[in-house]
Amino acid sequence: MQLDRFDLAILGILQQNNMMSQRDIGHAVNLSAAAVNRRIKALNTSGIIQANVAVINPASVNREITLFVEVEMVNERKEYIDEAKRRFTDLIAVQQCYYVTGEADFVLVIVVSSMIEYEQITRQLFFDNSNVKRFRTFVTMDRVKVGLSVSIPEASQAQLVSPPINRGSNG
Amino acid sequence: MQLDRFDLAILGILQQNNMMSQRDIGHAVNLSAAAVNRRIKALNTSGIIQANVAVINPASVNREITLFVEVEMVNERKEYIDEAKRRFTDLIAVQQCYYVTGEADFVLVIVVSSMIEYEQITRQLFFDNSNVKRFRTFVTMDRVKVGLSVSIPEASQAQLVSPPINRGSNG
DNA sequence: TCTTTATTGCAACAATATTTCACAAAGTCG
DNA sequence: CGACTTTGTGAAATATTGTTGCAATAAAGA
Repeated sequence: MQLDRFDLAILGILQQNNMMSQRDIGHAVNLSAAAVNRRIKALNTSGIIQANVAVINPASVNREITLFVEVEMVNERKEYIDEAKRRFTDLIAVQQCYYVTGEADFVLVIVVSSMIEYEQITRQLFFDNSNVKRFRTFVTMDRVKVGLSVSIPEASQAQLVSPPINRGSNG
Repeated sequence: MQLDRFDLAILGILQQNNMMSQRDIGHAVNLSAAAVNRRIKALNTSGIIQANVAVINPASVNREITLFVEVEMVNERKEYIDEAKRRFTDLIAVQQCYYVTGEADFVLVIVVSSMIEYEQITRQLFFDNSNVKRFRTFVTMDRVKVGLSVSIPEASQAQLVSPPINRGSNG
Protein backbone atom coordinates (compact mmCIF):
# COMPACT_ATOMS: atom_id res chain seq x y z
CA MET A 1 0.00 0.00 0.00
CA GLN A 2 1.31 3.35 -1.07
CA LEU A 3 0.90 6.21 1.37
CA ASP A 4 0.29 9.74 0.21
CA ARG A 5 0.73 12.85 2.29
CA PHE A 6 -2.82 12.63 3.59
CA ASP A 7 -2.26 9.14 4.91
CA LEU A 8 0.92 10.31 6.57
CA ALA A 9 -0.83 13.27 8.12
CA ILE A 10 -3.58 11.02 9.42
CA LEU A 11 -1.04 8.60 10.86
CA GLY A 12 0.71 11.47 12.54
CA ILE A 13 -2.50 12.42 14.29
CA LEU A 14 -3.58 8.91 15.19
CA GLN A 15 -0.29 7.95 16.78
CA GLN A 16 -0.79 10.83 19.16
CA ASN A 17 -4.53 10.48 19.70
CA ASN A 18 -6.68 7.86 18.08
CA MET A 19 -9.86 9.08 19.78
CA MET A 20 -10.10 12.23 17.71
CA SER A 21 -13.29 12.14 15.64
CA GLN A 22 -12.87 11.47 11.96
CA ARG A 23 -14.59 14.76 11.23
CA ASP A 24 -11.98 16.69 13.19
CA ILE A 25 -9.21 14.75 11.54
CA GLY A 26 -10.73 15.57 8.19
CA HIS A 27 -10.78 19.22 9.11
CA ALA A 28 -7.16 19.07 10.22
CA VAL A 29 -5.92 17.47 7.02
CA ASN A 30 -8.33 19.00 4.51
CA LEU A 31 -10.40 15.95 3.70
CA SER A 32 -13.98 14.89 4.16
CA ALA A 33 -14.85 12.65 7.09
CA ALA A 34 -15.74 9.90 4.65
CA ALA A 35 -12.35 10.07 3.01
CA VAL A 36 -10.69 9.94 6.41
CA ASN A 37 -12.81 6.95 7.32
CA ARG A 38 -11.82 5.03 4.22
CA ARG A 39 -8.17 5.81 4.68
CA ILE A 40 -8.14 4.81 8.33
CA LYS A 41 -9.90 1.58 7.52
CA ALA A 42 -7.32 0.81 4.84
CA LEU A 43 -4.49 1.66 7.20
CA ASN A 44 -5.92 -0.73 9.74
CA THR A 45 -6.61 -3.64 7.45
CA SER A 46 -3.27 -3.34 5.68
CA GLY A 47 -1.46 -3.61 8.99
CA ILE A 48 0.18 -0.21 8.76
CA ILE A 49 -1.68 0.55 11.95
CA GLN A 50 -0.67 -2.43 14.02
CA ALA A 51 -2.80 -1.75 17.07
CA ASN A 52 -4.99 0.79 18.78
CA VAL A 53 -4.28 0.91 22.46
CA ALA A 54 -4.67 2.84 25.67
CA VAL A 55 -1.45 3.76 27.41
CA ILE A 56 -1.74 3.17 31.12
CA ASN A 57 0.18 5.00 33.79
CA PRO A 58 2.19 2.14 35.33
CA ALA A 59 2.17 3.72 38.77
CA SER A 60 -1.62 3.61 38.88
CA VAL A 61 -1.57 -0.17 38.73
CA ASN A 62 1.39 -0.51 41.05
CA ARG A 63 4.07 -1.09 38.43
CA GLU A 64 6.47 1.65 39.34
CA ILE A 65 9.79 0.07 38.51
CA THR A 66 11.12 0.01 34.97
CA LEU A 67 14.36 -1.82 34.27
CA PHE A 68 16.64 -2.26 31.31
CA VAL A 69 18.49 -5.50 30.97
CA GLU A 70 21.20 -6.42 28.50
CA VAL A 71 21.52 -10.16 28.09
CA GLU A 72 24.48 -11.97 26.61
CA MET A 73 24.03 -15.55 25.51
CA VAL A 74 26.49 -18.43 25.44
CA ASN A 75 25.32 -20.20 22.33
CA GLU A 76 24.03 -18.01 19.53
CA ARG A 77 22.71 -20.72 17.28
CA LYS A 78 19.27 -20.06 15.92
CA GLU A 79 17.42 -22.65 17.95
CA TYR A 80 18.85 -21.31 21.18
CA ILE A 81 18.07 -17.74 20.25
CA ASP A 82 14.52 -18.64 19.29
CA GLU A 83 14.10 -20.45 22.57
CA ALA A 84 15.27 -17.36 24.43
CA LYS A 85 12.92 -15.14 22.47
CA ARG A 86 10.05 -17.36 23.45
CA ARG A 87 11.03 -17.34 27.12
CA PHE A 88 11.38 -13.59 27.28
CA THR A 89 8.25 -12.88 25.31
CA ASP A 90 6.07 -15.16 27.37
CA LEU A 91 6.75 -13.28 30.56
CA ILE A 92 4.19 -10.56 31.02
CA ALA A 93 6.58 -8.37 32.99
CA VAL A 94 8.79 -8.16 29.90
CA GLN A 95 7.27 -5.18 28.19
CA GLN A 96 9.73 -5.00 25.32
CA CYS A 97 12.33 -7.39 23.95
CA TYR A 98 14.81 -6.68 21.17
CA TYR A 99 17.35 -9.01 19.59
CA VAL A 100 20.41 -6.89 18.92
CA THR A 101 23.95 -6.85 17.65
CA GLY A 102 26.82 -5.54 19.70
CA GLU A 103 28.08 -6.46 23.12
CA ALA A 104 24.76 -8.00 24.08
CA ASP A 105 22.32 -10.29 22.33
CA PHE A 106 19.09 -9.07 23.86
CA VAL A 107 17.84 -5.87 25.37
CA LEU A 108 14.78 -6.14 27.60
CA VAL A 109 12.48 -3.58 29.13
CA ILE A 110 10.96 -5.01 32.27
CA VAL A 111 8.20 -3.43 34.35
CA VAL A 112 7.58 -4.69 37.87
CA SER A 113 6.08 -3.65 41.17
CA SER A 114 9.11 -4.30 43.36
CA MET A 115 12.73 -5.32 43.29
CA ILE A 116 11.71 -8.55 44.94
CA GLU A 117 9.63 -9.34 41.93
CA TYR A 118 12.57 -8.49 39.70
CA GLU A 119 14.85 -10.73 41.71
CA GLN A 120 12.50 -13.62 41.04
CA ILE A 121 12.45 -12.80 37.37
CA THR A 122 16.23 -12.75 37.14
CA ARG A 123 16.30 -16.20 38.65
CA GLN A 124 13.69 -17.51 36.29
CA LEU A 125 15.05 -15.91 33.14
CA PHE A 126 18.78 -15.76 33.71
CA PHE A 127 20.16 -17.84 36.54
CA ASP A 128 18.06 -20.87 35.71
CA ASN A 129 19.03 -20.62 32.06
CA SER A 130 22.44 -22.11 31.36
CA ASN A 131 22.60 -20.38 28.00
CA VAL A 132 22.70 -16.93 29.60
CA LYS A 133 26.32 -15.90 29.96
CA ARG A 134 25.83 -12.52 31.58
CA PHE A 135 23.27 -9.80 32.13
CA ARG A 136 23.47 -6.16 33.13
CA THR A 137 20.66 -4.26 34.77
CA PHE A 138 19.86 -0.56 34.62
CA VAL A 139 17.26 0.76 37.00
CA THR A 140 15.19 3.60 35.68
CA MET A 141 14.98 6.73 37.80
CA ASP A 142 13.02 8.81 35.31
CA ARG A 143 10.96 7.77 32.33
CA VAL A 144 11.94 10.90 30.47
CA LYS A 145 10.21 10.05 27.22
CA VAL A 146 8.05 7.00 26.65
CA GLY A 147 6.05 6.07 23.61
CA LEU A 148 5.93 4.16 20.37
CA SER A 149 5.67 7.08 18.01
CA VAL A 150 7.78 7.17 14.92
CA SER A 151 8.68 10.27 13.02
CA ILE A 152 6.45 10.57 9.98
CA PRO A 153 8.32 11.61 6.87
CA GLU A 154 7.46 15.13 5.77
CA ALA A 155 4.50 15.16 8.09
CA SER A 156 5.88 18.26 9.73
CA GLN A 157 6.24 20.34 6.62
CA ALA A 158 3.33 18.89 4.66
CA GLN A 159 1.02 21.69 3.71
CA LEU A 160 -2.01 19.67 2.66
CA VAL A 161 -3.33 22.81 1.08
CA SER A 162 -5.66 21.46 -1.56
CA PRO A 163 -8.07 18.60 -1.32
CA PRO A 164 -6.68 16.13 -3.84
CA ILE A 165 -8.78 16.85 -6.88
CA ASN A 166 -12.48 16.78 -7.50
CA ARG A 167 -15.37 18.15 -5.53
CA GLY A 168 -17.83 15.44 -6.51
CA SER A 169 -20.84 17.69 -6.19
CA ASN A 170 -23.66 18.53 -8.52
CA GLY A 171 -25.00 21.61 -6.81
CA MET B 1 -8.61 7.14 42.55
CA GLN B 2 -9.11 3.61 43.79
CA LEU B 3 -9.38 0.91 41.17
CA ASP B 4 -11.61 -2.10 41.66
CA ARG B 5 -11.41 -5.33 39.73
CA PHE B 6 -13.75 -3.99 37.05
CA ASP B 7 -11.51 -1.04 36.38
CA LEU B 8 -8.54 -3.35 36.17
CA ALA B 9 -10.33 -5.66 33.79
CA ILE B 10 -11.32 -2.72 31.62
CA LEU B 11 -7.76 -1.42 31.61
CA GLY B 12 -6.53 -4.84 30.62
CA ILE B 13 -8.79 -4.78 27.60
CA LEU B 14 -8.11 -1.19 26.61
CA GLN B 15 -4.37 -1.51 26.66
CA GLN B 16 -4.70 -4.26 24.10
CA ASN B 17 -7.49 -2.72 22.04
CA ASN B 18 -9.11 0.60 22.77
CA MET B 19 -11.42 0.38 19.76
CA MET B 20 -13.61 -2.30 21.27
CA SER B 21 -17.13 -0.95 21.77
CA GLN B 22 -18.21 -0.22 25.30
CA ARG B 23 -21.03 -2.70 24.86
CA ASP B 24 -18.62 -5.50 24.13
CA ILE B 25 -16.38 -4.47 26.99
CA GLY B 26 -19.40 -4.48 29.26
CA HIS B 27 -20.25 -7.94 28.11
CA ALA B 28 -16.71 -9.11 28.72
CA VAL B 29 -16.53 -7.76 32.26
CA ASN B 30 -20.15 -8.20 33.32
CA LEU B 31 -21.22 -4.58 33.38
CA SER B 32 -23.62 -2.44 31.40
CA ALA B 33 -22.30 -0.25 28.63
CA ALA B 34 -23.23 2.80 30.65
CA ALA B 35 -21.16 1.67 33.60
CA VAL B 36 -18.24 0.95 31.33
CA ASN B 37 -18.60 4.37 29.79
CA ARG B 38 -18.52 6.10 33.15
CA ARG B 39 -15.50 4.13 34.29
CA ILE B 40 -13.55 4.74 31.13
CA LYS B 41 -14.27 8.43 31.36
CA ALA B 42 -13.02 8.50 34.94
CA LEU B 43 -9.92 6.55 33.98
CA ASN B 44 -9.21 9.08 31.26
CA THR B 45 -9.78 12.22 33.27
CA SER B 46 -7.84 10.95 36.26
CA GLY B 47 -4.80 10.33 34.09
CA ILE B 48 -4.67 6.61 34.73
CA ILE B 49 -5.10 6.28 31.00
CA GLN B 50 -2.36 8.58 29.80
CA ALA B 51 -3.06 8.40 26.10
CA ASN B 52 -5.01 6.62 23.42
CA VAL B 53 -2.86 5.97 20.42
CA ALA B 54 -2.46 4.05 17.21
CA VAL B 55 0.67 1.96 16.95
CA ILE B 56 2.22 2.33 13.53
CA ASN B 57 4.37 -0.24 11.82
CA PRO B 58 7.66 1.66 11.50
CA ALA B 59 8.60 -0.10 8.28
CA SER B 60 5.50 1.27 6.56
CA VAL B 61 6.75 4.83 7.01
CA ASN B 62 10.33 3.97 6.21
CA ARG B 63 11.66 3.81 9.76
CA GLU B 64 13.11 0.34 9.74
CA ILE B 65 16.08 0.79 12.03
CA THR B 66 15.70 0.68 15.79
CA LEU B 67 18.75 1.36 17.94
CA PHE B 68 19.54 1.23 21.61
CA VAL B 69 22.05 3.67 22.96
CA GLU B 70 23.57 3.81 26.40
CA VAL B 71 24.91 7.24 27.19
CA GLU B 72 27.38 8.05 29.92
CA MET B 73 27.76 11.65 31.00
CA VAL B 74 30.76 13.53 32.33
CA ASN B 75 29.06 15.83 34.78
CA GLU B 76 26.04 14.43 36.59
CA ARG B 77 24.88 17.59 38.28
CA LYS B 78 21.20 18.25 37.98
CA GLU B 79 21.35 21.14 35.57
CA TYR B 80 23.49 19.16 33.15
CA ILE B 81 21.23 16.14 33.39
CA ASP B 82 18.16 18.26 32.81
CA GLU B 83 19.80 19.85 29.80
CA ALA B 84 20.55 16.40 28.41
CA LYS B 85 16.98 15.27 29.00
CA ARG B 86 15.74 18.24 27.05
CA ARG B 87 18.12 17.59 24.18
CA PHE B 88 17.22 13.95 23.89
CA THR B 89 13.50 14.50 24.27
CA ASP B 90 13.32 17.21 21.66
CA LEU B 91 14.63 14.96 18.93
CA ILE B 92 11.75 13.24 17.22
CA ALA B 93 13.87 10.23 16.29
CA VAL B 94 14.33 9.54 20.00
CA GLN B 95 11.32 7.37 20.66
CA GLN B 96 12.10 6.60 24.27
CA CYS B 97 14.50 8.06 26.81
CA TYR B 98 15.17 6.79 30.31
CA TYR B 99 17.40 8.22 33.00
CA VAL B 100 18.98 5.26 34.74
CA THR B 101 21.40 4.14 37.38
CA GLY B 102 24.23 1.77 36.64
CA GLU B 103 27.06 1.92 34.17
CA ALA B 104 25.22 4.42 32.03
CA ASP B 105 23.18 7.53 32.74
CA PHE B 106 20.70 7.36 29.90
CA VAL B 107 19.22 4.68 27.75
CA LEU B 108 17.72 5.78 24.47
CA VAL B 109 15.57 4.03 21.91
CA ILE B 110 16.11 5.65 18.54
CA VAL B 111 14.15 4.93 15.37
CA VAL B 112 15.55 6.05 12.03
CA SER B 113 15.36 5.31 8.34
CA SER B 114 19.05 4.74 7.71
CA MET B 115 22.40 4.47 9.39
CA ILE B 116 23.33 7.72 7.71
CA GLU B 117 20.57 9.39 9.61
CA TYR B 118 21.80 7.79 12.79
CA GLU B 119 25.32 8.96 12.12
CA GLN B 120 24.04 12.52 11.93
CA ILE B 121 22.15 12.06 15.17
CA THR B 122 25.21 10.75 16.97
CA ARG B 123 27.08 13.84 15.92
CA GLN B 124 24.32 16.14 17.03
CA LEU B 125 23.57 14.43 20.33
CA PHE B 126 26.90 12.98 21.41
CA PHE B 127 29.97 14.25 19.59
CA ASP B 128 28.88 17.86 19.67
CA ASN B 129 28.05 17.58 23.36
CA SER B 130 31.11 17.87 25.55
CA ASN B 131 29.24 16.46 28.52
CA VAL B 132 28.83 13.08 26.85
CA LYS B 133 31.68 10.87 27.97
CA ARG B 134 30.81 7.75 26.06
CA PHE B 135 27.97 6.01 24.27
CA ARG B 136 27.36 2.46 23.18
CA THR B 137 25.05 1.48 20.34
CA PHE B 138 23.09 -1.70 19.86
CA VAL B 139 21.48 -2.26 16.50
CA THR B 140 18.20 -4.13 16.59
CA MET B 141 17.88 -7.15 14.34
CA ASP B 142 14.48 -8.25 15.59
CA ARG B 143 11.82 -6.36 17.49
CA VAL B 144 10.79 -9.47 19.33
CA LYS B 145 8.24 -7.83 21.59
CA VAL B 146 7.21 -4.19 21.42
CA GLY B 147 4.55 -2.40 23.37
CA LEU B 148 3.70 -0.32 26.40
CA SER B 149 1.49 -2.80 28.17
CA VAL B 150 1.90 -3.35 31.85
CA SER B 151 0.79 -6.41 33.70
CA ILE B 152 -2.48 -5.71 35.46
CA PRO B 153 -2.61 -7.07 38.98
CA GLU B 154 -4.94 -10.03 39.30
CA ALA B 155 -6.45 -9.25 35.94
CA SER B 156 -5.64 -12.75 34.80
CA GLN B 157 -7.36 -14.60 37.57
CA ALA B 158 -10.16 -12.12 38.19
CA GLN B 159 -13.43 -13.93 37.75
CA LEU B 160 -15.80 -10.98 37.55
CA VAL B 161 -18.56 -13.49 37.98
CA SER B 162 -21.31 -11.37 39.37
CA PRO B 163 -22.37 -7.97 38.23
CA PRO B 164 -21.74 -5.85 41.29
CA ILE B 165 -25.23 -5.67 42.63
CA ASN B 166 -28.42 -4.08 41.51
CA ARG B 167 -30.54 -4.30 38.41
CA GLY B 168 -31.87 -0.76 38.68
CA SER B 169 -35.11 -1.35 36.85
CA ASN B 170 -38.73 -0.76 37.72
CA GLY B 171 -40.15 -3.13 35.12
C1' DT C 1 -33.91 1.44 61.75
C1' DC C 2 -33.18 5.43 58.98
C1' DT C 3 -30.37 8.42 56.15
C1' DT C 4 -26.74 9.43 53.03
C1' DT C 5 -23.77 8.36 49.37
C1' DA C 6 -22.18 5.83 45.55
C1' DT C 7 -23.14 3.02 41.68
C1' DT C 8 -25.94 0.37 38.84
C1' DG C 9 -29.12 -0.81 34.60
C1' DC C 10 -32.35 0.80 31.44
C1' DA C 11 -33.93 3.78 28.01
C1' DA C 12 -33.98 8.02 25.45
C1' DC C 13 -30.88 10.88 23.12
C1' DA C 14 -26.88 12.84 20.73
C1' DA C 15 -22.83 12.16 18.36
C1' DT C 16 -20.13 9.49 15.53
C1' DA C 17 -18.87 6.10 12.23
C1' DT C 18 -20.10 3.67 8.03
C1' DT C 19 -22.31 2.87 3.73
C1' DT C 20 -24.35 4.47 -0.47
C1' DC C 21 -24.44 7.19 -4.47
C1' DA C 22 -23.40 10.28 -8.36
C1' DC C 23 -19.64 12.37 -10.18
C1' DA C 24 -14.63 13.76 -11.52
C1' DA C 25 -9.89 12.68 -12.81
C1' DA C 26 -6.50 9.65 -14.81
C1' DG C 27 -5.22 5.80 -17.28
C1' DT C 28 -6.13 2.21 -21.07
C1' DC C 29 -7.46 0.44 -25.32
C1' DG C 30 -9.21 0.67 -29.90
C1' DC D 1 -8.80 11.34 -30.57
C1' DG D 2 -12.79 9.23 -28.13
C1' DA D 3 -15.02 5.42 -25.40
C1' DC D 4 -14.35 2.74 -21.47
C1' DT D 5 -12.54 1.29 -16.95
C1' DT D 6 -10.62 2.22 -12.60
C1' DT D 7 -10.01 4.79 -8.65
C1' DG D 8 -11.18 8.11 -5.47
C1' DT D 9 -13.92 11.96 -3.98
C1' DG D 10 -17.84 14.75 -1.24
C1' DA D 11 -22.51 14.81 0.39
C1' DA D 12 -26.27 12.47 2.21
C1' DA D 13 -28.52 8.51 4.29
C1' DT D 14 -28.10 4.85 7.50
C1' DA D 15 -26.33 2.25 11.29
C1' DT D 16 -23.68 2.06 15.23
C1' DT D 17 -21.79 3.83 19.30
C1' DG D 18 -21.23 6.92 23.07
C1' DT D 19 -23.65 9.77 26.57
C1' DT D 20 -26.95 11.30 29.94
C1' DG D 21 -31.21 11.31 33.02
C1' DC D 22 -33.59 8.62 36.10
C1' DA D 23 -35.31 5.28 39.49
C1' DA D 24 -33.67 1.52 42.10
C1' DT D 25 -30.18 -1.07 44.77
C1' DA D 26 -26.54 -1.69 48.01
C1' DA D 27 -23.27 -0.27 51.48
C1' DA D 28 -21.88 2.61 55.29
C1' DG D 29 -22.70 5.46 59.17
C1' DA D 30 -25.67 7.54 62.71
